[in-house]
Amino acid sequence: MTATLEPEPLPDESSPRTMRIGEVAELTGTTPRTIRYYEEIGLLSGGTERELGKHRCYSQGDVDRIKEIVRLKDLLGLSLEQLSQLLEAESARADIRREYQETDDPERQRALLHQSSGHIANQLALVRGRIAELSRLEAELSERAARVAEKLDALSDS
Amino acid sequence: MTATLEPEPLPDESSPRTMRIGEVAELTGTTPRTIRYYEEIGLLSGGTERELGKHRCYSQGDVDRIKEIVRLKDLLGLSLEQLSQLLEAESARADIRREYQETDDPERQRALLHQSSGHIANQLALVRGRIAELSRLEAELSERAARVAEKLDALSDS
DNA sequence: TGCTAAGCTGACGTTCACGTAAGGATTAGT
DNA sequence: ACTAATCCTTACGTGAACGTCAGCTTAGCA
Repeated sequence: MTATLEPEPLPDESSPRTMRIGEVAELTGTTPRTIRYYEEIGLLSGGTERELGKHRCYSQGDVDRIKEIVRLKDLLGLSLEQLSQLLEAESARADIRREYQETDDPERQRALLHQSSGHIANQLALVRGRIAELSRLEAELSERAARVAEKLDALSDS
Repeated sequence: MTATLEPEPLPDESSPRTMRIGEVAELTGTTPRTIRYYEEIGLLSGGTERELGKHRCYSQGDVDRIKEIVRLKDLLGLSLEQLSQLLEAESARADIRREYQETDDPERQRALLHQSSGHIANQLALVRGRIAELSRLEAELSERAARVAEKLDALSDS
């Protein structure tokens, strides 16, 4: 049962960069300003080289990446700078995938995969930590709820 | 197995309001300014009536409440206004507990407990929702990690 | 009673994450 | 080629959540 290479639909590399900023904004639940701002602070690649003044154009992969940024931001409550740190991963990922596709050197491929794995591990650690904290909070709240319910019972019995 | 009334150490009502703002700030990992600000926007009761210009003084219960505010803020990423809404609960809780202690009317007690229960339920719903979202995120990240690991295996086998 | 540390009340400053408006350029459709 | 819609850059505005500074008062102690 050896893993077949690339059975996946190649999510984004293949999709053409044909969307403009307004469309992307709608698809991601943001605004053009927000997308430009993310680019401004280095969270987004900037649509790869583009002559100053011309329109930005995006691919489906870009949309996915923005969605994930928003998600992480909302769920983890990170600042955009912290996200930038964490997603040194994501912004590198596009490049990594591209280089991965293009190189034939297995040693290099291994290195790239290893790097990717590390990035994902970072995110996982953060998410799991957060889940753990929230679980503790939930337990505490549950106990409080139980306490109150108990008292209510006591009142009903009397 | 009827529940005894008030077996708990009566967390705060009994503790004297003897701490000043600096100490409270350290204990809660905040600053005096932050605490004053929270009071300003109505998140904190304001140390109950206090002659203008005199020092604020706090109890251990206040410290606990502030700690919880910070915790909810950080963990859920809520704005202070949202927290204010959610903690209409907490700020009311002190009053509720006091009134609960003082009244002998079982009907009133039942009402107060019921109210308290509702507040806690709100918080629980929020926390659980957040945990669910984060769990989905974790699952997705895990799968990604697995994919990458799989590819690494494939490379090693070759 | 006098000293000093800490606190008090304004009031203005700051950072983040965008919103908004101005004035001009680009692009898709006819 | 023309037009309307969208986009571009630049720049200033905004709300939240405090930081910071000034000038003065209070509280605890010798």
